[in-house]
Amino acid sequence: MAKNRFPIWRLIQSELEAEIRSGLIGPGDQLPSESDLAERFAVNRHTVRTALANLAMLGLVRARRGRGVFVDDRPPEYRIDRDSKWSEIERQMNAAPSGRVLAATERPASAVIAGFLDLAEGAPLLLVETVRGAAPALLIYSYHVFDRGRFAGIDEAVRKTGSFTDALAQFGVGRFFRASTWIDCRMPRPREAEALSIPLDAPVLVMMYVDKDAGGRPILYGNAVIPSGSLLVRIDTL
Amino acid sequence: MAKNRFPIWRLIQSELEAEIRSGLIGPGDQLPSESDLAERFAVNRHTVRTALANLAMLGLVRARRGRGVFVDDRPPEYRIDRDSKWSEIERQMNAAPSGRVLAATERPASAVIAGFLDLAEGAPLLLVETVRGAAPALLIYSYHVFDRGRFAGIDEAVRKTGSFTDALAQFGVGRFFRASTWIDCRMPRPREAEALSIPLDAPVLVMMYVDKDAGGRPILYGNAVIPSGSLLVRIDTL
DNA sequence: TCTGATTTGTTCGTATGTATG
DNA sequence: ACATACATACGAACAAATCAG
Repeated sequence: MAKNRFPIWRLIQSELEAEIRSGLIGPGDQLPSESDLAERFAVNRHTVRTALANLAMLGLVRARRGRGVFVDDRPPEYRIDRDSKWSEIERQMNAAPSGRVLAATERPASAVIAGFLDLAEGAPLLLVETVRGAAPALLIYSYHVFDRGRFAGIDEAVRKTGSFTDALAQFGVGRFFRASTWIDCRMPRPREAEALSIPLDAPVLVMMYVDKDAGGRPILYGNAVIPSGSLLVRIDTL
Repeated sequence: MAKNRFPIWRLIQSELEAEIRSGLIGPGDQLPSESDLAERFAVNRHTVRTALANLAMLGLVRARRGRGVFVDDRPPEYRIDRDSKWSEIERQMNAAPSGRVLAATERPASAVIAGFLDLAEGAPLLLVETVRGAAPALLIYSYHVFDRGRFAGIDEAVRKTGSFTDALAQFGVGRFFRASTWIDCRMPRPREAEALSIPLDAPVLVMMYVDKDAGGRPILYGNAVIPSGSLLVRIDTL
């Protein structure tokens, strides 16, 4: 007998969540009634209700008594292009730079990261961990990796300004651009979950990227950890 | 008292997984010894071993008796550009078209999808669910949404050819291109987990995209559900 | 305005399995 | 072995809001 580690309401939640996040059921659309869903999934209405309550907590739907359950608006989009920066999001949302430095540590460069930053394997790196928020429900946990030889002390500049763009300007980097981006997802680390106010069993989207200056010289390797569903990463390929 | 739903080895696993996936510890690098890790996390060596065993099962590390634990190669990259297609991956991996149609259903278009496909809200859609694999450990679960008026019966063509590119050719669509892509992540639906051979608590990356023909006319709206860590989505912004 | 049907919200009760001590 | 607590799931009933006629 296979033990049923996963409650039924969780499976129902996955089903509905997938349909909503895919857009098959769009903002403003009405979900089938609780009774209909209970019949469709062959469960009690209570079981459907716990699933719906969770979706409401995630901000995906809103229930209105006497009317039904309706799909909420989609999350804001984060467009990936040469000018992708978190500070752009903050500007777009009319939020001030909010970078809070949680830690700044040193470590040697792995071959992968050395390749990204045009450094020798084992070269000393500066790893800066921050939490930033553009809105109450729009937080990211970031790792920024710098060549310590060139950017020693940049963590202090970020502490003061709350912005990497501003901090980099103090190091003579006037403009820089997104060169490459990799996207993956995983479960959060304990401190990420705590800082982002999400449970340990909610997945996170991870955006890894290399920023370069106008001359093509690598500036930083960054990782942005984003709670699932709070931001929709978008790429236009014209 | 906060209830401790998550075992310690799971937290340790998240920590190590994050470092590996980010590239901070790269392919070929050696992890700290089990004893070192046990000390660092202040747990017994057995606890560390369960975490490491799981990482090995995920294909992230490989333990060698008497030598240590080493990071495995990174997953293959899936580059997003105008020519992004699953058939390109298959060609790259020397795999034959392997599309297996699991279901083909009809449903009315939501406002979001109607916008993607230049249709009226409520227009009839054809939703084709498939599983495709380019390698044993490289499966995707796909949803393809078509204008039923234009592409009625395309599910049969996919059943025969195993490829959407080939099936579309039968409908007079010679060439088409990726126009926009959105990326998100979530927990899998039960049938997705089963078809992809992943547990229900492993997150999936979801790639949503609109393909258009050379004239800019929308062809399809697709969703690719990818097991976390099996593929690295990459975007170059030159 | 009234009526009835539909839908969500709330509160009982019952039963079962699992983890804890 | 036993008691307790908790999460899960089902069933019934009713209250409150909404809408169509």
